Amino acid sequence: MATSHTQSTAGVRDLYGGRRVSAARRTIADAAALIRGAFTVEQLHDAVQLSEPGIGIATVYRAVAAMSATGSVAPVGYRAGSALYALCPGGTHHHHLVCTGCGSVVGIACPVDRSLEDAARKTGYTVTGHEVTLYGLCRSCAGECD
Amino acid sequence: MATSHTQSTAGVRDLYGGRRVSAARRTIADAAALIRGAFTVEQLHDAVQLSEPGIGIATVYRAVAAMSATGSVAPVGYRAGSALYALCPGGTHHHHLVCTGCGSVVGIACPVDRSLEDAARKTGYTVTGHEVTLYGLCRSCAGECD
DNA sequence: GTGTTAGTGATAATCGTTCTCACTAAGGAC
DNA sequence: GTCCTTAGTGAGAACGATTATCACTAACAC
Ligand SMILES: [Mn+2]
Ligand SMILES: [Mn+2]
Ligand SMILES: [Zn+2]
Ligand SMILES: [Zn+2]
Repeated sequence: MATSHTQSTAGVRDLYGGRRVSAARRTIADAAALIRGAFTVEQLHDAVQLSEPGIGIATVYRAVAAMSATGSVAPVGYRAGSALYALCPGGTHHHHLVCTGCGSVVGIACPVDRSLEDAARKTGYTVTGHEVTLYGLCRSCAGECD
Repeated sequence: MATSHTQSTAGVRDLYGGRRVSAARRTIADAAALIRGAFTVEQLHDAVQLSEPGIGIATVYRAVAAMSATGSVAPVGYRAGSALYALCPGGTHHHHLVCTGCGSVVGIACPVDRSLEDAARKTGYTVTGHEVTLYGLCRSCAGECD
């Protein structure tokens, strides 16, 4: 049995909001934390298999949906037809810059400020939400030279 | 034959870049212009059928891909599992505010400024692109009262 | 401890999108 | 205008990510 979870039980509880925390969901949360970057559900499922074979991919889909609902996982775009997600424990509003080379992710400040919403309001619209994602290259993916 | 195209041939040429412009692509461009808001490929296909039955949905997918490649059509999110697009003839860099009620779309200024990219650069990342979409309600979808 | 029911895993189903292929016609060369 | 090349077309099959189904198990409120 490969049951050494890096997250405390209380920490995992937070990730899933008030929902039940099963052994599978603990393993899935641990695997997501180890990836530490953008992942598809299939990639996360593969990572999960390494420590706990037998966990079904439907369970990974459900765990990602549950963590998305609480905001502890955020969608960060699409890659080759699959949705990309990243673990996002921080509580404050922010967005993500994703390395298109390796999938690493850093948080960025929200650029949607009052003035933009005011401009939108002038056209008669009420702004209820927004999506912002930046793409780029991390230091190691950008350069030959270092 | 319902062959009264609102777009000039030259205008349609621009939409498709240097590519060949068939009768089907003229009809598709006209239908997209009439929708004047966000649409799924299936919705656009339905609209096309009204004036020219027989145009296959694969042809609509290909036309949307061609217009996306030239920037005359922009992706503006997802609705119920399908990609949303909007006609976007303007040449300057901007983003979109989509009414979640009726699908109407207005352009908005890009909020990703130098300072945000500088902050990203400080973390070691080079920014190569970004996606920004705002969601909200247009005047008629927002209020009972008017 | 018990009971309720959310979560699980295998599998099938869904469905948006892409591919295949034989055919047609756009448009450049002359 | 005619010819040629080949991009575009339409029908249908194929693909594949995601979701639904269902009998079973276990989380956790009491
Ligand atoms: Mn984050
Ligand atoms: Mn636009
Ligand atoms: Zn990288
Ligand atoms: Zn509206």
